Amino acid sequence: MPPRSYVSPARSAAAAETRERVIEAASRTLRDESIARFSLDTVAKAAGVTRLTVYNQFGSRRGLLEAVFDEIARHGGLHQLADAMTMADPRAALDRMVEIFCGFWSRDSAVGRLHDAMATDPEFAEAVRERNERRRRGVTGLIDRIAGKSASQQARSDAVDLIFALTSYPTFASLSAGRSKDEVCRLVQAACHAALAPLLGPSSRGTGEASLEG
Amino acid sequence: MPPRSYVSPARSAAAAETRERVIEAASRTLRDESIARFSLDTVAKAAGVTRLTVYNQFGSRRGLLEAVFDEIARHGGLHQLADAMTMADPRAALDRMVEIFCGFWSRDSAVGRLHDAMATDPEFAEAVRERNERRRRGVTGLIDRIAGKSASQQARSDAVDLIFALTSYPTFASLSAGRSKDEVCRLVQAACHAALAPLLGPSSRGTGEASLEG
DNA sequence: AAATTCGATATACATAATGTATAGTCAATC
DNA sequence: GATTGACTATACATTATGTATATCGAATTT
Repeated sequence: MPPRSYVSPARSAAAAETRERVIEAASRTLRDESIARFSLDTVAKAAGVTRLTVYNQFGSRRGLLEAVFDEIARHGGLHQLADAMTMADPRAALDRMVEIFCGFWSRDSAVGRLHDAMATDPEFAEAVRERNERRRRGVTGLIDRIAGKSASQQARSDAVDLIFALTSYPTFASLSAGRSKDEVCRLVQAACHAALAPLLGPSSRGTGEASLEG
Repeated sequence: MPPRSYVSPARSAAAAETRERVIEAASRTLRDESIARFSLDTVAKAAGVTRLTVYNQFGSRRGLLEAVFDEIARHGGLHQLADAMTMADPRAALDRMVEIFCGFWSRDSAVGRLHDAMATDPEFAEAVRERNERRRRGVTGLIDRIAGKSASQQARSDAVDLIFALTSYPTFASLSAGRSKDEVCRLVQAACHAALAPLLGPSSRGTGEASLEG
């Protein structure tokens, strides 16, 4: 006879709660320790569950890291990107986008450790890269709106890739030594403005907007 | 009685040769596999020695990685930096420096894997960071020569840190998707030019040198 | 009320990696 | 010929991920 299966509200609620507890414990561990010392044993103990429970919930270390990443993304303010992209002025939208990502990179120091984890787990790295592709698409869209009709495809790609690199986590982390989040933000915004200059055509050099000054 | 110790030319020569063989095997392994699959077992077998020999020569996994990094640095063309720094025109020196580093980052793909290793080994990361400080000092020296007297300390720091980030390996790797080494080099050079603009004072905007175009 | 299902636990095991310890091998040097 | 030093052989301790099996206990179904 077929087994009778059922869904239990109380069960799923409890499971969801432990899942949250594990993610929270994992985030805390990532914040406190380096990725080298991030073990499922540590996380499980910090969450007050068994290591096997972590496997039940996330399948693997990689699954846990992805869950943490998604949790941070949910609470990191990236939802504001939708509004930013619909702004009338694409340059203002770019500034806003830089601001949103600076806020995202700085909000939870665990994101840095997650980027470290990309080095040792190629599949996790791929997962993070896919999530970053949204940023690249966003930049591409804005560049297409900013670029004049005479701008070559080459110039567009250059601008997109430069701005993508400038708004990446490694760049943010590098510039964060001795700077507040807002200072980094202004610096990156200025660098992005400079990266737009070639899109405007040779005639519009030196209009001020292309300068690095905020 | 004290043990009579001696130095043996033949012995040290043979040891130096096996050391080279291990480093070579480690470089090859780093080129072929991800850092996650970089184990002393693999390297030892590839070099035709025992794992214990690796420990005898390098003390630890970290010691081996540092030896590989130094070996790559020796053959990576960084010695050209000395000449570049003494060029009369500091802007030309900066261009040359970007060129030298693009060559360095692209010469041996093992450098990418070594940067990955920074994530899991904090002490190795510190060692690599110290070696990168030479680049930062070089940039600082050039900026001081380029900056006008009116340039604020803030503006100098901004330019130094931006150029340091632009010439870093992560930026190079990010821009390398779909670009040749030379194309990346020209793009980074242009971005560095743009980063210099604020140093020249507000009056010299739009002189062309500050544009992103090569 | 009894049977069952599901999340979590307990325990054990396989595998791989770093690192340490000890004894042994063999050619180079004294 | 005795000894030294680089390398080997073997073994062991530790830590981590991941898998397998049996069990407990509470929520749900019949």
